[in-house]
Amino acid sequence: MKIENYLTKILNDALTHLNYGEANIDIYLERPKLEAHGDFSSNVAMLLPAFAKKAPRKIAEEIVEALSYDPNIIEKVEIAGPGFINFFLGMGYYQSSVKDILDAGIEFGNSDWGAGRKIQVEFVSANPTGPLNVVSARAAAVGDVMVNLFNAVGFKGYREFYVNDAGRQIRLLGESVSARYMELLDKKEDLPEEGYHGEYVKDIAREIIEQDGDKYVRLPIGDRQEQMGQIALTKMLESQREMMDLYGVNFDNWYHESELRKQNAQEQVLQDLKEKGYIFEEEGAVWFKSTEFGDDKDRVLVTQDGNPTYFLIDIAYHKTKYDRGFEKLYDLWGPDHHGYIARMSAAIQAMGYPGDSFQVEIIQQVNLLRSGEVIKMSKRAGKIIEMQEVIEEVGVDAARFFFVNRKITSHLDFDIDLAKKQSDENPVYYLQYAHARICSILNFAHEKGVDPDEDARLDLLKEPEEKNLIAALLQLPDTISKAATSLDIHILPNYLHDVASVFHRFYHYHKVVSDDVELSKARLALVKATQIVLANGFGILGITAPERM
RNA sequence: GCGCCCAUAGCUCAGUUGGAUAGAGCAACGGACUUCUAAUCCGUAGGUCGAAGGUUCGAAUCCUUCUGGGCGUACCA
Repeated sequence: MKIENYLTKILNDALTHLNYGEANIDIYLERPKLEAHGDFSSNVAMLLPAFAKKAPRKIAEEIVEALSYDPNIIEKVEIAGPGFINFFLGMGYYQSSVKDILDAGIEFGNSDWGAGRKIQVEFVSANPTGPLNVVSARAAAVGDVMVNLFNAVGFKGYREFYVNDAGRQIRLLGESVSARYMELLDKKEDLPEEGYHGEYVKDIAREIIEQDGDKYVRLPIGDRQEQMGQIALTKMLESQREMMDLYGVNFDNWYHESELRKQNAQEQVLQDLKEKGYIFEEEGAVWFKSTEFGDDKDRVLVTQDGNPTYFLIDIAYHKTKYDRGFEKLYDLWGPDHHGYIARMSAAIQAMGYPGDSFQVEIIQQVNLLRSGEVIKMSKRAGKIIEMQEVIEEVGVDAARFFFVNRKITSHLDFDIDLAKKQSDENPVYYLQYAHARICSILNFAHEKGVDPDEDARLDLLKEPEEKNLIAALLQLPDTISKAATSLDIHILPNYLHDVASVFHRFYHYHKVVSDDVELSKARLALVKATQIVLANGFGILGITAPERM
């Protein structure tokens, strides 16, 4: 039985025994910040004065008097402050937990709460019209970790990248590349006003010349632009895939907008919404009554000149997600899209899907810092720091760690100098060092002929640093479930930092491998359990667990 | 104007249904290697939780107003 359940049960029994059961108090157990306040604390006595017509401390005394428990599990119970009941767990509980962790192994921390339900996270989905930027890097790390977390709590999580490979922007890309292509061949062709001006456009044009020479010059301009658009698209997509691969994010699916258009998927959506009465025409355009579902204003689905809007295609896209059997959809969008949430959510509901089956998380912006200064970026001037530059400079582990180590709703200051520092100023190494240290200990012990084994005398673990370490390890399952359900993914790296910290302290005060073989084995078991927790956590974060540093 | 995000130590940030003396890391200062990795550990210092009200036994946390910063408010994608 989980220790929290045990404590809740004995408290409930005591309340019943004292005839306080009818007050219907929800038992809430808290982990006190101070060690002097025990391992768990309950405030039940402070919730009862109105019902019992007694002072909270008096009630606490009654409850403690009425408690009946196993002294191996609970060492002592104290009343403190205004009426807190503090539980101090016995060492026996902690000792046996080490074996539980070793037995669970790579499964430790996981649960089957999600019951195998299919959920999807769509993220990055950057336009294939330019290199990935830093916000994409943040979104990629966050989305990847989210899916890992969902899988850890028993869902079947899918990663999807939506590829906007159709429509106006691809046309503009083709026109831009074509113009640069001609320019490089000393011919004249205007770069469209709203086209793409970045250096990478020239690079693509150059590559095309290297591959195919000047054969496109002879084509009519329209054909050339069209073909250049497709070539550029293929190249951009390829580089995005390589980038994600390098970054360790493996999408289960890259869904192409062009597929939707080929199938005329938007027609079905229009038909469906029309039948449900959410469509009207005005000034030659087709509108969706999104205001009926809380949007600020109604939205256009088909423009005056008869083209489907991006929004309409996007609705059709989201419909396919439900058609493909996903029960819950998460979209990770950039901060510039939050105005878009209300209309998409309205569309989901209009199509008859539950409003809470669709959830958008806004991944807030990233400020890149170098030498303590925010790097100003301007799309127009083509001064964008690309994801690739950052990854190459600071490395995958550091980048991913920095991106998930913060609340996703908060703006993120990414200090490039700090992230690439291979020193104690860099928090990534603090965690990884703990793991490397563990590997080193296990190797050392192995050379001495001592290995952790099944029959380690765990009852020899009695030191406070050992207790604190075990207590920290035991919080992995809760941390994972909490991170998964609240989407506060940053609590996982925070937690792992705690584990590393408690481990380093334990290491400092106690020799693991000593002449006392029995004690060495017990401590090796504890070290091994720590390794499991760190490695499982690193796995979810997608950072490596180095064996030496 | 309206909407969203943010404001906690010098810096970057935690702070779990409202709980006990608001915590880490870095930076600063002082210590600890004859040892399984000193990329570590220990200690000191550092705070009007942006401001003002309110709710109550109790507020960084909930409510209102205000200030300051970021972003958004397309028949673009």
